[in-house]
Formats: sequence, C-alpha cells, structure tokens
Amino acid sequence: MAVIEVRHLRYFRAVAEDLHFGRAAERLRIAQPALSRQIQNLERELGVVLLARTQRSVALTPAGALFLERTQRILDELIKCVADARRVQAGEYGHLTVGFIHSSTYGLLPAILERFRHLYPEVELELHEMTVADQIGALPRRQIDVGLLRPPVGDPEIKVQTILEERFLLAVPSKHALAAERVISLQRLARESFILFSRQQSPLFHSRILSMCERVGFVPHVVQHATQIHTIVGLVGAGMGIALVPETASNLRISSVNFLEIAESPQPVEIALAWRMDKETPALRSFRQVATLVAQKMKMT
Amino acid sequence: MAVIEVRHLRYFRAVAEDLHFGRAAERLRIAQPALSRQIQNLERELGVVLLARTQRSVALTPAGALFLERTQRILDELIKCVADARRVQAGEYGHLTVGFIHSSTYGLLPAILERFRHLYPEVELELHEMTVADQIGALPRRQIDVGLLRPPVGDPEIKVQTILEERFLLAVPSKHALAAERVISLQRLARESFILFSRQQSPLFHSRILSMCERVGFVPHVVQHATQIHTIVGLVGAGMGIALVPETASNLRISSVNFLEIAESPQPVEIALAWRMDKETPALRSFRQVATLVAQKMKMT
DNA sequence: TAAAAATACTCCATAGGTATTTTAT
DNA sequence: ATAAAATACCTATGGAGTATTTTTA
Repeated sequence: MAVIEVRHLRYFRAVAEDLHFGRAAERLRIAQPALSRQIQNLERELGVVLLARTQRSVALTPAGALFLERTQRILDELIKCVADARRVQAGEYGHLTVGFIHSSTYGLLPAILERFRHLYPEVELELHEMTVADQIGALPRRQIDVGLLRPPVGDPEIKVQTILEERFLLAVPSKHALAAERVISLQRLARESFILFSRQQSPLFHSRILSMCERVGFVPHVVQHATQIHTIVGLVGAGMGIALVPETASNLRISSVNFLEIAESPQPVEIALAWRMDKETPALRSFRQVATLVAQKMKMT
Repeated sequence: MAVIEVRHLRYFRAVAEDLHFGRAAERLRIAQPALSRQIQNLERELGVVLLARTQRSVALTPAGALFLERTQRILDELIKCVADARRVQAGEYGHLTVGFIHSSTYGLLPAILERFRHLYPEVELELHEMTVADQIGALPRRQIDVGLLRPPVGDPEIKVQTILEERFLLAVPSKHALAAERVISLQRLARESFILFSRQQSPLFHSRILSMCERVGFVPHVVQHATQIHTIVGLVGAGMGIALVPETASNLRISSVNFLEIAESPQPVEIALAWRMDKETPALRSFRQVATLVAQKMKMT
C-alpha cells in the first residue's frame, strides 16, 4: 500500500465508532478479517498504532483519537465537495456576472432577480449596469458572463436571444389635452413638442422614433433630448412635452404622466440576452432559463 | 467503483494542474490510458464533467474548478492529519493535565516546564495546583494525567516514580545567634521556638520533623503551625522562630533567613511522579522523561 | 470455554500496462 | 501529418472471502 485511501479512513472510522471489529465489519458489509487487515495496513503505513486491542476490547490510542477526528472531517468534506460539484453542474451553485441596461431595472431585471434568487439561492450574482456597447465589449473580455441588452449585437462570437418585445407607448402629461384618450394615432402628434432619446446614447430608440413619425408624414418638433427613460418620463411629467417610450416606462408609475397606446402599433423594440457562444456554464444556463421564463410571463400581463 | 478514493483525487489534481493527460500521467508514474480511465471513472461516479477535453486541449469546467480547490484542501488535510498522528505517537503533540503540590513551584516545576516546553512546544499542558490527597483522588478520575507529589501514594493502580530527594535544612532568622553557622546539630535546638508544618495539611513533614527531634531527645517547642513552605520561611524571616524545611525552600531567597545544613543529615523527603498505570500516553511518556532528567540535573547542583 | 481479533489460503475485481484507434488541428 | 485522448485487451496486485488459530477474561 503506497498511499492511504478513503477506504482506510472509512474502515477506521467504523471501527473507532463501534470499538468492535466484528460489528464494524458487519456495518461495512465486509468480513471481519478483511477489516482487520485493512486497519493493520493503515497502521503500518502510518507507523502509528491507532487502536489498542486486546482480545476482549478495542480502544482508541491518543493518536487514534486525533486521527478519528480528522478523518471524520475529511470524509465529511469529501461528501460535501462531491455534492457541491454536482450542484455546480446543475447550475445551482456558482457565480455569474450580469450586465444590464438601465431601462431593465424598471421591471424586467427585478423580476428576473427575484425568481432567480428564489430558484438558485446559491448562485452568486454580480450585477453591472452598462450600456449595450459596453456589454458587447465586456462579454469577450469575460468581464461579464451574460448581458441584458437591446439588439442588434453584431459580434458572431456572441449569441443573442430575444426574450421580450416592448411596444412603444406615448407618454403625455396628465393635464395634457390628449391625456384622457386610451389609444392615439401618431398623426395627431405632428404639432406636439417632443422629448426624444439622444442619438448618441440611444441610437436605436432615436432612429425608431424618427422613422415611425416619418412614416405618418411629419418630423417631430424636439424640445429636449435625454438618454434615460426615467429622465424623459420625468420631463413629460413636468409638462415639458410628450415622448414615445418603451412600455417598461409605465412601470415607473409617475402620477403626473399618462401612457397611451399607439394606434399604428409600431415595430416593438426587443430586449435580449447575450453571452459568449463558446461555452455556457451551468449557472448561465440557469440564468437564461429563468430570464426567458420571466419575460414570457411578463408578455402575458 | 462504489466510492471515490484518494487515488482519484490525486489523479484529478495532477491533470487539473497540468491540463494535459500525458504529462500528468508521467508525473504520476502511470500510463496515460490508465489515467484517462480513472478520470472517466471519477466523472462517472460524480455524475459531473470536471474536465472539458478536446483532442488538442483540456480545460476545467466550473464544477471541475470547484472540485480541484476542494480536492486540494482535502489532500492537504490528509497529509497534515497523518503527520499529526505520527507526532502524537512520538509524544510531540497532544495534551496533558498535570497536578502539582505548591512546594514544587519554587524550583522543580518551573524547571520541568521550561525544559518540556522547549522540547515539546506542541504538547498543551494544563496545570493544577493540588494537595497530594487531591492528586491521588484526581488520577483515577482522569482529572489529571500525572501528578507531581510527595509519596507515599498507596493506590496499587497508580504508578509512582521518585524523581528527587530533598534534605531538610534549618531556617533561622539572619539575626539569630545560630545564623553564622553552616552546619548545625539538631541537639542544639531543644530550647528554640519552632514553626512547624500543620499535622492536617502536611502530615508527612509534620511527623518527619517530630520524629527527627525525638531521635535526638527533645520535643520541639512549637510557637506556630503553618502549611506552606513560603509561609513558614516568611515567619522565620520575621523573627518568630526557626523551622525545619525541605531544601527547595532555599530557592525562595529571602534575605532575612539563613539556611543551615543539619549535622545528623536526616532522612530526606521525596518528590515523585504519579500516573495511572493502565496506559501511558505518548505525551505522558515525554513528560516523565523530561521530569526525570530535570530532577537528575537538580541533584547535581 | 467463549468471544474476538489475527492468521492462512484462495479467488477475482480492477488498477495499470501495451497496442491501437480516433479525432481535431 | 501530428499530437493527444480514448478504446481494446491483457496482466497481476491486492482486497475480500472462508476456514482456522490464537488469546485472555
């Protein structure tokens, strides 16, 4: 026997607990002589007498007592280590760094987090608010494992899965003449003052809004540019103008703003997951699954 | 394979470190196919893929990374546990509860402790000052493992080994008429005032002193009883009388007291080690050895 | 004499070896 | 074409079984 094996530890523990070779062997489902020999081998390998045996009794030596305590710990750790490895593989245990755009914090991200933390409480999540561009840069650099962003992405090394489509709504101040309507045609907004997403920071929204106005025949009269949805909605609430915003904005629940559906039901904007296509870790798999499910459920309501 | 063995952990660690089956096998001094099969067995048993292999490369999966970290810890602990068991057997590691009489604190006990702590720094000593009677009671009850006491003991279950013999000296106040002498005959003390060990607390000293006086033909005139050596020497220093004390008392180094040898060189009193004869632990063996050696050395000086 | 551990021997499961195949670069 | 892991097949070590002996309370 060149090295001590787990078998020796298990056998020794059994004998040390029972202080009886016969009964310990029975518990281990092996014959008593086999057990005796393994304990002898262990003691020989250690060069230490662990058990003081007489024909009538077995007792632990001080070295044996120490060895038992340590052995117990090692065996426990081994069991735990095996269990944890299995849980990592099952995506129930691990670590995941998530990038997300600001607008997801109004509804989608909190909903995903709540569900995920409930299902996978032992996956440690690290959250980073980032722009879409930063996320696309951070993914290959492994600064994030998954991104919650708006397509398109472009990089062929990055996989993208759309999980949610959002309609555009019209945000108007509560006191505005249109505030009483539920559905409105874009054509009626030609003379209105618009608060618009900035071209630099939110190119997708910017161009979408411009083109949907263009389609019905006007160029919006822009009184203010802004980047973040909550800023824009805030400005609308202050009576500065109206704005076209994705429907998550209605989660903001600002009392001085009404959200109206748009009769032309313009092309929705998407929210997607993005991740490195090379290898999907178990924790990522869990996250994707939860995110997809949560988004699915949001569509229904 | 019913259970995971240390072999699997060692093999996995090697592959995980090298990320190359061939080189890992070489390091382990086994053939590559044997290693491949053992890792496969391990993964099958775990139900977990630890290594992501392609024909050109081997990489750890997240589960594998966790398993490696834990495996490393377990193997380290196993090595340490083996080493510690060996050290317990060698009496270099462990725990020992020592009972001792007060008078040993003047010279013998500190000398033993110093030497022992130097030689066996990892044996934890628990020290309890106790009377001889308490020690004899505490030994079978396993409250102490070894006692430093004055014989006799009596209990046949307790082994006793005398390690030191002490002569009696005469303690006199520095200003006393006899203080200038170096050696004195007991006969000259018939008229002196004695401070004597109490019969109850120190029966051995009490009877020894009475009988040595009796032998030269007088009954000492006792002005005060006391129990502990330092109390008695203190009273002598205060000029209250003279006293017969074991020579350890001279370690007290009280300037107002002179210690004189006794011409009749009366029977010395002994200090002994006492321990349960059933089984001697390695730490006890170390302690006995050191105590014997230190006492030996004290005799010489 | 009875109970329990150790010894003697036998057997076979499996760790490990060699030769070869597969596969991705 | 090459490097590296996997597969196929063989060998033999040693773990486990049965029968027996030893020991001492």
